[in-house]
Amino acid sequence: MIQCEDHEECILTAIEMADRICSQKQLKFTDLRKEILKMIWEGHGPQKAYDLLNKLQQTNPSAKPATVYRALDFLIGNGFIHKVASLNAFVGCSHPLKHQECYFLICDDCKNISECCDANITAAIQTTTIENQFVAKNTTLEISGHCNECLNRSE
Amino acid sequence: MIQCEDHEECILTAIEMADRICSQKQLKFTDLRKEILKMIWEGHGPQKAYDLLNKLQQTNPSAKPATVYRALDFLIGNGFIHKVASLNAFVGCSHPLKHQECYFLICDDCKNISECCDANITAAIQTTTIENQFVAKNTTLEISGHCNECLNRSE
DNA sequence: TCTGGGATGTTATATTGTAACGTTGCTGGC
DNA sequence: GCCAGCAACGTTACAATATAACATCCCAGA
Repeated sequence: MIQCEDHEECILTAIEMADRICSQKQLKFTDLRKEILKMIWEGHGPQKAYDLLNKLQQTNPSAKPATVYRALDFLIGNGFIHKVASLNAFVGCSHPLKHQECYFLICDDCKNISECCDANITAAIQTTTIENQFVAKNTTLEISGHCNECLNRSE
Repeated sequence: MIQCEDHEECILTAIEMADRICSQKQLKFTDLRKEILKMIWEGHGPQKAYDLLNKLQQTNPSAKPATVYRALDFLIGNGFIHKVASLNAFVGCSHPLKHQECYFLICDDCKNISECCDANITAAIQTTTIENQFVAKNTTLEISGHCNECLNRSE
């Protein structure tokens, strides 16, 4: 679960942030893109492309896969969401401007996901890439397992 | 690229290691499973399931997707290969017994992949999971970018 | 007003992966 | 030896994920 006190609040914050960043960078934050981003945040966890498509079709019956994937490409490209490769799903990014250093803890039980940023991991990865003379562009770090709540619940 | 001096040699080594481990663990290393593992190693890079299927059908025309995916499941489950989630592809694992601590450097240019194991990264990840009271079962760390050879070539 | 390019619409298809059920063949107990 | 049980494999069908290719729309700037 993306941690938040008040989820309505955090959706709004995320949308506003995206709005502001798009204005600054002169990107077109169209209604469609905004709606997809909102749906992803509202989902409160990893969202699948075809689930988003189904929801979108409720208000926009002519939506097609490409409609969704194009919006997702825009949102990923500009740091507003992450693709979770191990789940083929998409989650909102809570700090688009520091988007590169996000890692995920994915609970296999409750399917919630937490975004975590950790300078030590980033540093360790950087050390390794330098040792290997490798220039990293993108890092996918997804840790699956069991969150504390689910562990407590099952005891 | 999985690093090796002599690739014929390293394929054989990998197959033999798998054979030995299967004997020890009383697992059935059938011809089919062996052939898929061999094909993955021969590919010398990430292999796609349907490419493996096509190759397999050359000697076994009745092979179906399930044929390949079942063999892949076995090989992954027992540590002989990794699934590279960000590519939907599969690579051989060169140390099945320490299978959990592998990370990948994936070159976007030449598509080669190196398996790297780094205790510092493992430690940093462990620290983070403990801080988050999370019990990790599986870690996916895939770093894409540009390898040294491709960088030199393009200069 | 025109026009170029980005966003979207639309059709079709490619790619990746799984469910479900039948068949085969080995193995261990009788 | 026989056969019950089970794992591996065969087979059919389909689900889920993603992209290509081309048409149309629409708006900002010349």
